[in-house]
Amino acid sequence: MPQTTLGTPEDAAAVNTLRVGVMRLARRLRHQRADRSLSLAEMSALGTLYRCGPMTPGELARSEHVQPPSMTRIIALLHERGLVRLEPHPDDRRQKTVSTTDRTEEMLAASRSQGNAWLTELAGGLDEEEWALLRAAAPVLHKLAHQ
Amino acid sequence: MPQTTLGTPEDAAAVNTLRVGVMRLARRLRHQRADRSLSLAEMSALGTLYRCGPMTPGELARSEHVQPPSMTRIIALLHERGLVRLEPHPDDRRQKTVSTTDRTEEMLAASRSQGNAWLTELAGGLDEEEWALLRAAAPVLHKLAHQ
DNA sequence: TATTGTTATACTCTATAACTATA
DNA sequence: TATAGTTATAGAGTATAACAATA
Repeated sequence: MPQTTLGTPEDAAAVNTLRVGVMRLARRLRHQRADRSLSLAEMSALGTLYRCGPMTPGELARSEHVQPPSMTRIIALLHERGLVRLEPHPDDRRQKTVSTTDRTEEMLAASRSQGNAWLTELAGGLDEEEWALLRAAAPVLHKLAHQ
Repeated sequence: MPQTTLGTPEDAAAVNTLRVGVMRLARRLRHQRADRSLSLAEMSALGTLYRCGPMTPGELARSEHVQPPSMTRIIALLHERGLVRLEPHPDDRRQKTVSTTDRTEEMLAASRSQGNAWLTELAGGLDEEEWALLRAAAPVLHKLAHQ
């Protein structure tokens, strides 16, 4: 089991630097988002649905840490825009299955590429050595965020 | 002038990995915040005031990308809690000077240490080599976020 | 009787418009 | 007449409570 101790003052300083950098960069990235016609919560739900596959409204609400009535609203708007498909649940007639559509993928791809373009330009201000360090650490940051 | 090109497919993949990791980690960190009695906007304004020093309500509104009436509300609440001091502006009687108090620093320190503790525990799940990579990249990420 | 999802309603946060005081 | 800040009011977005349908 990979477990690190992180006891030194250098470790503590790095954790703090990492936290501040992540929060600020995320805030700036959020301001960059492409399609202003969808709220953050709507975009996020759509992304989860795309990553994790079809699920019921209740499951999606739990995934997004949102209450069921809020998810009802979000799904209604996404459905209206043709960004999700709703189908009856195979086993339980109370539930539904929410899934993505072709337009979802286009939409998310556009959003991703806009964020990446902005970040690429920002990273262009680093020198070669700095970028090499950050590039090497990117997969670790991703793993950290998802564990 | 340090400028990198970032043209390779590996660069593009790293940018995307970085973006996803940063966004997700920031979202999880936000859920971790200590004092739930202050909103995100209130915490952020307080942090800016602490980092940048005393300023007028208008300056603070511009810094936070918020409209003046919203800042009026935020400042009123912070003042009520003893987290900011309000003083007449030396030159212009229309303006005020907003500054931090002793309680501000305590408050921000508590918030920082809670975030760091959570992140330290999470980073404990990495192995030594991964943590070494991330620790080395932390100052670069910070620089990127602030440039 | 418990669970899934929806409707009704209230609260929080933010914005725009109108106003007051000062420059 | 222009500017700094406030008050009044409206619009998102989310939550809790009450309800309908199904298990």
